[in-house]
Order: sequence, then structure tokens, then C-alpha cells
Amino acid sequence: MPHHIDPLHPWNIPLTEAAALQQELAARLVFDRPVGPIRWVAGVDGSYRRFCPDMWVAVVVWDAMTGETVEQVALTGRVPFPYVPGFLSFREGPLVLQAFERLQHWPDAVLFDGQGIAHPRGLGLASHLGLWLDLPSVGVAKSRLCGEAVDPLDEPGAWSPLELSGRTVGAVLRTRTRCRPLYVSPGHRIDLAGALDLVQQCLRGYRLPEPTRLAHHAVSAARRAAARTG
DNA sequence: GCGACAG
DNA sequence: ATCTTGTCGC
Repeated sequence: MPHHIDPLHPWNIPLTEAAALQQELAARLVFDRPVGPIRWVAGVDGSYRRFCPDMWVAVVVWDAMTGETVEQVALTGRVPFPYVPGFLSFREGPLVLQAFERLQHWPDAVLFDGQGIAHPRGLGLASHLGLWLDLPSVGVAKSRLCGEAVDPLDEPGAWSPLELSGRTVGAVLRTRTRCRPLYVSPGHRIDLAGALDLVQQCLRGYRLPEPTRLAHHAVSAARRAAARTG
């Protein structure tokens, strides 16, 4: 576990400062292929409730070799930041990092619900948190934040480059026929080819990769259990 | 000014 | 993201 995680600072700051911080941090991103094999892949998901300043977060560590869940953590807490397009990491970051602090099994890589470098200032949720966690990370968003791309063919594995101001910042990936594609972009310590490989290795017949799907189920289950218990 | 806008 | 039942299609 990296020792430099501080969930309180510098997350709760004005948007102008947050934007400046994003630009600074983006310059520190690394896009090398991960050195070792990636076996344990973490998936992260969050859940909210209308008119409620709280959120639930779940992290699931999934074994790509066996297809089994290695560990899962779910917790709830107040979000310190409203949802503002382009600043999602400042909203979900603190709670997501708290969840990672509780993990007994450190993953080899992380799949986030959101963008990596396919972001106005090059630092989406996956890039920001990947940097903090010092882990290879990938942004797997269900919709577009920025950039342009042609619609990929309706065939699993088909993808088209996501371009932003002349740069390929990600890919629009069809993971399943007749399903809307996913927006995959490198977060940190991985390149686009590696990100696409990893996501596809985690697919098991559904639109979303398993770590993400399981995290979604875990957060829903945790929320329902809490509602029943009180 | 207008439209777009991860979760 | 969330509020929501049934329903159409593979």
C-alpha cells in the first residue's frame, strides 16, 4: 500500500485549483506497458441516491486466471465535491482511496468507471487515481466525455480511435454486439494497446468487463444490506 | 450566446 | 449517477 495516500487533501479545492492540479499531475503520467503479468484486476464502482450527499463505493479484486473474486470491499461516506463534468475524481477519489486502504490483496491493475486520459486536461478519474495508487489503471467509461470517434463495427473486439485535438487518447470498443460501445483510455502505467488488451481479457460475455460488473453488483448488494439493517 | 458534458 | 414497470428483442 502506497504511504502517500491522503484522502482529505488536496481533493476538496476550488475548481480553478483543481484544473491546475490536473494539468500538473497529467505531466507525471507514464504510458509504459506493465512489466509483469496482470492477474489480479480490481474493478471500482460507485452508487448514489437522489438528494443524498452520500455515496457507496465498492472495489472488487478479480482473478483473471481463475475467474474468481479474490476480495471485495464496500463502504459508504459523504462526498466532498459535487459532480462537475471533468472533475469526477475529486468527487469519488477520497472514498475510492479509503476502499483501497482496506484491501488485503493488492491488485496488479485497476479498471475505473470513467475516463483515463480521454479528458479535457488529460487526467480523468482513472489517471488521477492510478497516479495516487501507483498502479496500472484503465478508464472504462460507458459514455463519452470528450473526443471524437467513428462508430465501431457491431462486432465484439471492433474499435475505433478516440481523437482529441489531433491526439489518439483512447478507443471506442465494441464489447458485445447490439450494445453501445465502451470508451477505453489509458489511465496510468499502461498504453492504449495494453488497456484494450486488459479490458478484453476481462470480458466474459457481457458489455462490461467482469471486475467492473462485479463491483457494480457489490455496491448494490452493500447498499441493500445497509437499508435492511438500518 | 449555444450546445456538450465520465459518474 | 438516480427516479421507475413493464416490455420488446435476442
